[in-house]
Amino acid sequence: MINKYIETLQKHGLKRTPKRLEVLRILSEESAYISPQKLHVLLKEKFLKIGLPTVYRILQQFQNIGIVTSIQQDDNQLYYYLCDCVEKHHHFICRKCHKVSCLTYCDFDNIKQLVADQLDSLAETHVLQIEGLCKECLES
Amino acid sequence: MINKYIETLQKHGLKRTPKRLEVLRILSEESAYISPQKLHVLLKEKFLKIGLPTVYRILQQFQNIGIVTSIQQDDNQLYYYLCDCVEKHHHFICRKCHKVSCLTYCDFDNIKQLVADQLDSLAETHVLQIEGLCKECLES
DNA sequence: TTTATAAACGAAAACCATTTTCATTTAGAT
DNA sequence: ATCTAAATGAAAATGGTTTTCGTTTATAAA
Ligand SMILES: [Mn+2]
Ligand SMILES: [Mn+2]
Ligand SMILES: [Zn+2]
Ligand SMILES: [Zn+2]
Repeated sequence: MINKYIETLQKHGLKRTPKRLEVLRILSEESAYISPQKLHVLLKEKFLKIGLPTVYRILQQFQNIGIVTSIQQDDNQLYYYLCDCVEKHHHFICRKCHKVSCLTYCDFDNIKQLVADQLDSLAETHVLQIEGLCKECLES
Repeated sequence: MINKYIETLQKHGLKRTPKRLEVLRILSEESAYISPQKLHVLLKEKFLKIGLPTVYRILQQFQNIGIVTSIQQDDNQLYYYLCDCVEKHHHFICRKCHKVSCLTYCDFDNIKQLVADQLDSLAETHVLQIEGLCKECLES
């Protein structure tokens, strides 16, 4: 599954560097969203020298080529997670354990029509963030 | 219409201060979302002394009591706008002129059900941000 | 109207996530 | 092996937001 991401990297002219590969590995083993700071700590377990700017650069590049998504929490910080789905969909985020789950749902076509009808305007993009408690956190 | 907000202030134990009243006036005459910095500039036209912390404090308090809503744009900055609607709905935001328009639409009941069915999880909150071009900006 | 008190405020500094700069290193092509 | 643009680290800068703390003010009680 990592291979698919590596292809995407090369398709966008990004070199296959050890740091980038390790970021992919960490993110693919992580089911929760993660802060650049925490990712930096995890990367330092493998690399003696890795700067926070590199972490930020990699995450932004990955976001640009569509392999990670960012969310902004109430603490005014960015968090990132990896999503390998291709179809249009949204994510459910557990407010306790921060796990991210794909939800087969997107109502954008309907929204576009409503925006046209009600406001004579053109809806181009939308962001939907759904939060709550995941199955495990509900049970514990 | 400002009177309704003043009642809300007092209901939540917030004093009726000149700064707060002027923030309400500015926001109610503004159809676009606004940054704390720009609000600060506008407030300085009326008050010789007003600090940026006060602006931030007022906006946060207004958000807490539900008379303003904040959004975070791609520049990682917070913007605020006033919404006097009571029913559950969402907003359409013009990416060019930044005007905010209410949209009579909310699919949360459906989303809750899907989250329960697909993920055995409990959806508690949701944020939907719709962006595009408003009628005026489409025509110009 | 005066007084008391908690809330509100301004000024200054602190905070801290994120970005920029620039010199050095490295991946990948030739 | 050589070359070159991309990638990186270190350090500093940036800038939105928050904290601190001493002073002022709104508001209710006396
Ligand atoms: Mn997904
Ligand atoms: Mn509204
Ligand atoms: Zn959870
Ligand atoms: Zn517009």
